[in-house]
Amino acid sequence: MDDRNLTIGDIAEELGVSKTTVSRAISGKGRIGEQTRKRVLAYIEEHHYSPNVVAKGLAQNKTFNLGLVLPWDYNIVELPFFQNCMLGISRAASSHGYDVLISMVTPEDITQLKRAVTNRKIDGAILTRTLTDDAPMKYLKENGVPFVAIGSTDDDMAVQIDNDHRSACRELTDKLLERGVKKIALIGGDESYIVTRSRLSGFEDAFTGRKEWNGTKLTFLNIKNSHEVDQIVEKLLAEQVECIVSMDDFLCVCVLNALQQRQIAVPRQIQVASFYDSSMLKYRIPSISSVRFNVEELGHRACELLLRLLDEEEVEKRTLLGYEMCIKESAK
Amino acid sequence: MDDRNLTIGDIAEELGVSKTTVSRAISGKGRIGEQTRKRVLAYIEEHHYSPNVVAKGLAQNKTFNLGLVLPWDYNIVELPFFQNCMLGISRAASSHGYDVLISMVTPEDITQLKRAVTNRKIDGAILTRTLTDDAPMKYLKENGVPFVAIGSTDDDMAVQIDNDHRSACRELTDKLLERGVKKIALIGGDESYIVTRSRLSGFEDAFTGRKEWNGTKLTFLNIKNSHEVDQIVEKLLAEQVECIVSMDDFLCVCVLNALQQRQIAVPRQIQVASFYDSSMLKYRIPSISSVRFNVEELGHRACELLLRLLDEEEVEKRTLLGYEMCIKESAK
DNA sequence: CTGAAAGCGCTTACAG
DNA sequence: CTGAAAGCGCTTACAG
Repeated sequence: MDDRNLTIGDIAEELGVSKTTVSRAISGKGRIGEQTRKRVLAYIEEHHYSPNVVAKGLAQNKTFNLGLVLPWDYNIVELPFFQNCMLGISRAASSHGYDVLISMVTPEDITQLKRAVTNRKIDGAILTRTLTDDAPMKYLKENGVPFVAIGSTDDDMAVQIDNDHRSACRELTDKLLERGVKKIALIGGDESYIVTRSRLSGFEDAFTGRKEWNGTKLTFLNIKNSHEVDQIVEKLLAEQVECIVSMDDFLCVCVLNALQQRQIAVPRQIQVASFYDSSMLKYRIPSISSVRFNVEELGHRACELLLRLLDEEEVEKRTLLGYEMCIKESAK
Repeated sequence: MDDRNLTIGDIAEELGVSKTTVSRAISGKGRIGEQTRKRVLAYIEEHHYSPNVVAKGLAQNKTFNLGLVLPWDYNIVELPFFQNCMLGISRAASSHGYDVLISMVTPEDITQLKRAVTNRKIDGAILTRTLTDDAPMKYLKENGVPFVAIGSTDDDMAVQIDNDHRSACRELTDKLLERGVKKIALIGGDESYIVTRSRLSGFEDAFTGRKEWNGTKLTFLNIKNSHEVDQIVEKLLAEQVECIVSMDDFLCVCVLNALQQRQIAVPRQIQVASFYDSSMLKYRIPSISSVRFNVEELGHRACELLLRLLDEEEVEKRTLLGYEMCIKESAK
């Protein structure tokens, strides 16, 4: 209960050994007699001693904290992606004796991250999104802070981990084309998100393999709001498009609303698919065909990469994780 | 750039003063000559010195970290509530020189929180949800860790802050009754969430004031999944209920789906309202009438309460924040 | 195998 | 107004 203030010195005194010895018993480093080690450990166990990690950190020039960089611009905070990611990271960190400190940033304002770094509160960082020309990434590099990026980046020196969005989108598109879709449209968001580009590439990959395919494909990027989606849907209906693929759930919901307002039935009159599967779509009827990623796993793996980096291990620069195709009612 | 390793000792030596003096110039505590203070501050400014907060913390027996306790049981992690809350907390903490460390817990497993406490990584904590018989709360109390609870609790000694769910729900229900609804149903989730109880009370408050009201009200609590909602909706339709009020967005989505499947039009054939307004409902058509809370503000205020608590200030035990009624198309 | 001592980068009585 | 010294709770060469 109040053993919380027990120190290594108290234990040393109580046991008639030196602090050095106690420290060694705990850390397991350095030579120490089997007997003494056991005695110390027994005492510690009995009195619920637990070391002051901050003091340990000061001595070792470490903090045992990992910085988690989260974006909060526009509505992005609300995406379940970040929470699931955080869960994976937090669990991995925990199991290695690390804690997670958060820094919320926008492309324009990375002061929280800067504070964490200049205050020496973190040993390394995890970025949960990558932009082309990423401010947090740049800052971390300049200041020599080890980090791993969730998402992809052109920077070959950065350790990065991501789901294979490109393949995922190729496969999803492939599925649709196989079913004989002849007119297909893609709607996507901000092009400065690298994930947008990857998904676009995957979409296009699906066509490059099919010389015989003679349909129509339409692409709309940088879509910002539901109003824009609405106008696009209007256009697509006029063109008798058979399937609308959205790059994320927000866009997909907008598409579904636009269709619902016009009383267009899914999938009977038009098919719909999404490249991401979150709670926004989860309980929709009809259920929406999409690609699913194990985000918690992604966070977990990212964290372990960072931990290995901190241990000065050699680490693969690029990791690609899989995905799961979820073909449901809205398009099959 | 690499001024990051500058210490108070370096500065003292460079300026020919003692470390004590430098420390005083920085902290502003203790008597110090105006001249020397300026000299030190100028040097610091020029060389971008920033103190090692960990060392400072060790000396002062503080960490300048706040623990943020987040639940991750069932699908709760995905609720945007927690992210918005986190944003508010993080910004408030930041502006006071504190950082936020996360602990993810379930009612059964609070090891992450325990670690943060026994490792002395945090000065205090913020709970982002309250349960009846709350394990994290109990733990924090037993260990003398200052905390504030977002949400309400019976424990009168705990500092708590919450939106006024009860009034909000009374007002929403009132609005509906005023419009002449004669058959109204309430659907709610887990009763061990205190917020569920508050909302229920508010719902019932709306009736206690109306002796003349002679309609029917139905209540369903502890609803766990969409299947259960579906069955209830079936029942409610048979009873010709005029309005279904859901205690949260997840339930509301379930209700909407159940209605959509049966081709029942909202609001023409039945009205629908929700007690919470998140991204799950945001882009729905028809737009859903609900109560809206400023969650970022809630987090912000919670954090400032905790900070005042850490400064040993007297703090109001209970703070109730307002809400906003959003009457839209689904019920008016 | 064990310990005295210096050190991590700060703060803070205490003395002058 | 300023500084020498002890202290926060640990680690780690160095010496024995």
